[in-house]
Amino acid sequence: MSTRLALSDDALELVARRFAVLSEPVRLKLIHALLEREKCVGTLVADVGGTQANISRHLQTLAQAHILSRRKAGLQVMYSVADPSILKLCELVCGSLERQLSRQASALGQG
Amino acid sequence: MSTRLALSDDALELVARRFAVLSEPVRLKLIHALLEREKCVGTLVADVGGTQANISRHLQTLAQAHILSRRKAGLQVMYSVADPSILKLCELVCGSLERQLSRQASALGQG
DNA sequence: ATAGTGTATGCGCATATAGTCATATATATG
DNA sequence: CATATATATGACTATATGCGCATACACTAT
Repeated sequence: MSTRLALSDDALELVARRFAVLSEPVRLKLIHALLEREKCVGTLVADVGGTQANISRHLQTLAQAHILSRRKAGLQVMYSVADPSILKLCELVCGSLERQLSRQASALGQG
Repeated sequence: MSTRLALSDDALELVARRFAVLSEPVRLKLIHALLEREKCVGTLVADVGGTQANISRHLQTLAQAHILSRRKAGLQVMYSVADPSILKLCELVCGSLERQLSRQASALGQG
């Protein structure tokens, strides 16, 4: 049998939803900041920028998608990357984009 | 130094944009249908469903993102998957989702 | 040129979502 | 208890985007 399973509509929705969660620059920044180490909301606001409310919302989105995990520590809430595949995902996309851009650059050079 | 490069805002926008392109079920269906072989628009409309106009728009989005390539053949326009990393990307997400769902399932079982 | 077929696109509607402001909740401290 | 700090959330606005309809465009054939 093929490596490609017959994707149900529900499965496609899940995959699409996951990509959607990763489709916001602020959320990518948060993930990037958290790849270094676990951090609290206040630290992330300082690292990433923007209002506390907005950062909090994005963190909630990422946690609901099980990309981040949440841990309360006194007054603070600590977030960390829960899904180890996220890094490879971003690396794949970055690699693909780099190839794409370098092709475009050389095409411009030869055009 | 870290394996993680200092991502510029522009780079983050590009990555986010790529994830956004992959965040629509219809576009994922199109990619899935095209992993089998190159197909024309009419065939894709038949395979994926929906109106011709909508399919055409989604194909344009995917082609502009250099995920699909476009080739005219007489009256028809043939589309095919241009970015080989797409398959790995989707497999990564699917694998991650499967782990997530099975964890949730067993958690329900033990709850 | 005219007709026919396959594909793309302008327009409008409905909806989703990011962002901000003000405020609510939760926990710690005096 | 009151107060202070850290985080989350309700309400709202602005923007983006998916979809369908009608139509335009590209190509072929008679």
